[in-house]
Amino acid sequence: MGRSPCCEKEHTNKGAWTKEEDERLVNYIKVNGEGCWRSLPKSAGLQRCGKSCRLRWINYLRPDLRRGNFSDEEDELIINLHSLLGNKWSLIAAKLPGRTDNEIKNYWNTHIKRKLISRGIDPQTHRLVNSTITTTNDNATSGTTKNMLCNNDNKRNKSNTSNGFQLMNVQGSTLHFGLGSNLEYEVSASTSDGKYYCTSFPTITRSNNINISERGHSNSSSNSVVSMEQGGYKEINLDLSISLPASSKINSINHEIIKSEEEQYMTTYQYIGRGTRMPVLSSIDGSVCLCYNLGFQKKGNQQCSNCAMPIVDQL
DNA sequence: AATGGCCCCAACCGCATACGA
DNA sequence: CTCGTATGCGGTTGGGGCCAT
Repeated sequence: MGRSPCCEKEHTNKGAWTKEEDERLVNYIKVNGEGCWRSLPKSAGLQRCGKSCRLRWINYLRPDLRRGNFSDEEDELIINLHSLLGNKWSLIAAKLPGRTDNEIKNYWNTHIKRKLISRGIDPQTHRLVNSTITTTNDNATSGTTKNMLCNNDNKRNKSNTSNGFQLMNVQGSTLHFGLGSNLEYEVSASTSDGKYYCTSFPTITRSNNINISERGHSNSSSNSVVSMEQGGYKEINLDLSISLPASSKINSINHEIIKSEEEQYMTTYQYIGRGTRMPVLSSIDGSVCLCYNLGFQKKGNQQCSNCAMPIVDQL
């Protein structure tokens, strides 16, 4: 047969813990250590279910808990991790020392949700509620390629403002892409089929007409969208995958090779919040390293062994 | 000062998975 | 392999505190 029941449902207290109960639990765990929650209440002289003891210890009594308000950095890290992991509170908590999944979950529901909504971002999808780019399927459109019409007045933004980027959702994971400080314009767009695309480059001033192709349907023979329209348009096909640093570089975000003086600008940033960004790739071959996001960042002047980028905690 | 509404968070509940007999 | 419990996780709730009226 299986194990015996974890606790007697009868004769157990419920509701808020008293100071005495807390002391009993702390003292018991100090002497005997964590674990064996089933037998703990009886051994510690507590009229509580083992499950309740575990929760009380993990969420409130553990000595390594970091009490107090969340910092801005923690806020942005939670948002960032949530965009990658979804409601996996325990995984998110694992990246925030001293914080519990319950605490983060509560904080998300009471603070961050509201914060994102005030930014015009859907907290579940991490996508902008209202797109800033209109699409038309006009006569010039061929195949599944769509022409995105950008209005110069309100669809392009100076990069040194915090308003000039779009929150991009790429196949279930959310990334924020925007411009480096030297870039003058940025463009991002979503298509009606739920796929999102973003591109940024300085030569777009020659035209407002940006050509964005759907992945796998471009005229190119490969999945990567590499065709180039007149006027210096660039197409970027975003297809995110994540791997551990030890693995080979991720090549699934494909960029057209930028030529001449534009090359130096070809840096993609991940935005963690509206005002903070960090580079997620450095090479023009489009390789992406998410080492920072996954908590593998190094300290000091070291470079990431995967992408060779100097580690930047925050720009 | 009293009251009602809202917010926050600790704790509970139910489910999924791990694990032991 | 099956069965039943232990554990862990995420969603939800309820009560205390705060604030506006």
